[in-house]
Amino acid sequence: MSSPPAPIADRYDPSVVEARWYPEWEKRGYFHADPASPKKPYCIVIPPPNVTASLHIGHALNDTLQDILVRMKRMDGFNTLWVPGTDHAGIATQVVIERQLAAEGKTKEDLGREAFVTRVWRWKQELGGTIIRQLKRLGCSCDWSRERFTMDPGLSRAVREVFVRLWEEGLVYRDDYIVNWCPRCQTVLSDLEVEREEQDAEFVYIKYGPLTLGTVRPETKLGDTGLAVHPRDKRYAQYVGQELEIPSVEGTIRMKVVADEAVDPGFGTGVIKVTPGHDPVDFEIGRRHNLAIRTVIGFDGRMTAEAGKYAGLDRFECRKRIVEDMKKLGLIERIEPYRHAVGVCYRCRTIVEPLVSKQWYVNVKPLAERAIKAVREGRIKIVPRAWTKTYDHWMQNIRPWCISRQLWWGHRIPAWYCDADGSVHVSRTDLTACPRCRGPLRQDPDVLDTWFSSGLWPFSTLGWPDDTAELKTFYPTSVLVTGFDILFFWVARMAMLGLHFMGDVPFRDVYIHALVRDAEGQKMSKSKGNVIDPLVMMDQYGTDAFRFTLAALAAQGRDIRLAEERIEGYRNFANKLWNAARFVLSNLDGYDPGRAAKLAPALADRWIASRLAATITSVREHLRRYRFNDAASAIYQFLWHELCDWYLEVAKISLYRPAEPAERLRTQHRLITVLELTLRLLHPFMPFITEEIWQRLPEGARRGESIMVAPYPRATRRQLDGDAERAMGAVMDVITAVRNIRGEMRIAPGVTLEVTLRPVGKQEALFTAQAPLIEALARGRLTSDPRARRPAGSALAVVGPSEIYVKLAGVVDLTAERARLEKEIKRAADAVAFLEAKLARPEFVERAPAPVVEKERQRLAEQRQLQAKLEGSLAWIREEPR
RNA sequence: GGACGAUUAGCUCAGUUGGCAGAGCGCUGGCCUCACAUGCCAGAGGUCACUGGUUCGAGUCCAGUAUCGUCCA
Repeated sequence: MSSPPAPIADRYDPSVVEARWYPEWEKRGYFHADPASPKKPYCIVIPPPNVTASLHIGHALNDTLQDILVRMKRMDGFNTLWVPGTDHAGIATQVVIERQLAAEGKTKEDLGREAFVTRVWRWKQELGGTIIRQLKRLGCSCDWSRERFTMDPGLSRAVREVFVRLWEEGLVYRDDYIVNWCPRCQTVLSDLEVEREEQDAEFVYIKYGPLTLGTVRPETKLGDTGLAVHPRDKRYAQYVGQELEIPSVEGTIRMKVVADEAVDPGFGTGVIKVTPGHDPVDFEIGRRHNLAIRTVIGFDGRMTAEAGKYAGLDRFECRKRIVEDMKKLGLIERIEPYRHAVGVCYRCRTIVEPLVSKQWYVNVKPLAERAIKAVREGRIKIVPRAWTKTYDHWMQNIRPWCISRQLWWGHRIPAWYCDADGSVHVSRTDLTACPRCRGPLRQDPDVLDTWFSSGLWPFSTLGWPDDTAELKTFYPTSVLVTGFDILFFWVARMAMLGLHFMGDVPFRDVYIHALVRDAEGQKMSKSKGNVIDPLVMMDQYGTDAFRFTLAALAAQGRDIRLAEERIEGYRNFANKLWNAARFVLSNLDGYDPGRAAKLAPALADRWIASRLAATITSVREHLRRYRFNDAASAIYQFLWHELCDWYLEVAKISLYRPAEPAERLRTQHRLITVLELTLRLLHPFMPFITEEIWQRLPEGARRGESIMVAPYPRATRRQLDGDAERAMGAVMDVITAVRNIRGEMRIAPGVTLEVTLRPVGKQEALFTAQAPLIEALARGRLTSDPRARRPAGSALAVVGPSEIYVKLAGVVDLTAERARLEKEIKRAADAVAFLEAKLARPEFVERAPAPVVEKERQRLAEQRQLQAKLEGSLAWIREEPR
């Protein structure tokens, strides 16, 4: 792997680097996990993207965060497994293929079920899994040898096993119930698959004999089998239990009035019509009061024969006609505009029709109890905690889960019906004849909800129902990383099914990240045209920059606003690193690691080492708490503003003009050591550039064959050097103070300033020792003397107890210095006033903790001193001759 | 209707245990200083949405109000 180090370009070009390293890592088997390894396990299962999907920004965020965790843990010595895979996505995939067929002028019925399914498989083989290639582009270090698909034989076996066991336990059952039906997709939807959309509608007040009631769905009146009022509603108490004669569009009908708690007496007139066949609430009321079910709208969304003269009409067309007819008959009291949320299909936005039909259900209530307990007892930890409440609330109010779907693509329900004796058989193996009467069998035509199979993902991917080494080693998995949009769809179901079938939680932590929106806070969608395509971003700015952006924006809030400028900013960061490395690598001639390690460090060396140790500690802590943005900015801050802005500048002095040869060697050593550690620290975030640079480091400066498998940096308290940080801080303050004077006075950077220091106490030795450093970075000629007199025509700055004079005579007009001083004086005076007021209050002095009071006293003394010095300076300048 | 969240610099957002309000971008001024102009140096910019309360002390805790957003019904 030792390609000769080509001359290093002054701009980082990600394209070459990214293309080189991924295949190399894969080839060397770094992604592969061994269940027999003695190391501690760390496992993540990927939230499987739809097999039809291509990488969008949400995936990119989700998978970047997982890769950061996995890479970090792998480096940190864990036996790390990231299981990748895809989901068969029942409706979505079927829709894709149906569209293809439509383009050929065919329907799936033309092909027949078997040919259709074959075609889907063929499509999956050829085109599905685009997203898998894209994940590799993103740098994801998944164990591809363990890639899974929810329709794989193994996972299908798990699905069947779970279905059969739940059936045997009485938790899976068939029931006639009101369901959400999509007339376009021709399938039932679970409650979660129905979304709400605000729409303008008409609230129609209809005369029902002596009563009046309001409805937004007049067409369902044909299916009414009762009227209901609230039991304590005095206005209507006299009608309860009566059967009323009601003139209607169908002639005179008779209808019973029932009293039910579900009626809101404050809504409309307080009377509702009960349509058990077409409304979930009415269905429940109907059950409680034994009302008949009349289905007047069919699966095609048209009125059925039950609708009499309206039969065959589209449901919305029928609504208009009925209102017209009722108007003619004088049955409409009034019509009000009304805005409400209607249920629509999450796939095609068609308005869902509640319909009664026979479907398969899972009674999830008993499973939910254990899943609630697991979170309450902390066996599953949800991060951020705020989501725990949402999870809990949903789980508490969980309803039976409708799992059958009228699709062809998916896991076929393993239930067979015998028409001869009417028996139902649920079986692990395919049945051909009725076990009871040997008669012919018919398999249930429906398939299972896709989430039924993804709910098993954490254990089905590891080989369940077999007792595999993978399950033993990696279950429960360590963390699940996902968006809150599938907290109920997926996370809750995995928790329930994992606890039920594995007897343990499926994951110890759940990290819920934000949704990515555009810069205006809009949800990205193709129709709005505001999508940021991750692949375009990676091409344009580099994968590392893109990944770092996502990590840096992943604060634990609710959404992320992504603007392209941010990515550009982090591309610059990658370039900064590249150039810092270029600087280090091009100054290594004569470097001898063995000899260098023995040299005692200078102040700046100790300072940067201490800062690095602090950074390492904080990055580790932030990652442990899934605070990706804080981890990213800690590295950013260190690398750019401490390493590059300060240490590299200091290093130039020792490299270019060493006072003695050892100084150069010592600096080379520190540069290479700090760079190497920083690369490792950054690797999980920016895998490509860090590997590229790391590989270019000289042999002795790195250990191992790849940064991917080098240890993740670790720091101890002992490596923190408070003395060095304080001393270096004072030196930096001096430099900044001189630069500030230069800037405010508009003195050109090329001009060398005459700087006189009057140090106090320990600062004398410090400033003397660091004089070359101060001179170089402040660009001045330094005189340091505790008894120094202020030179004529000079500006003043104060660092701690010491004073700094910068000679301005002949350089600049002193009026500028006057203005500068006035500004500084105001600042100091404000602080003094604030602190004096604070310390003057006896409550503060008496009740605040002593150290806090002491600190404030000290601050006041400092500010007073500063103010006095600045004022003295101003007076002094006034007396100066112009 | 219920629940949750947000409101901090021009913009996008951090701010952990209550103790000197931060970052990135943008802006202003000066610099092509031998790693980097995808750069360097310096600077300006804040009534922490509002009203009360608790506290010696509130961006942070409590109550309410307003606006926006999300989820559930």
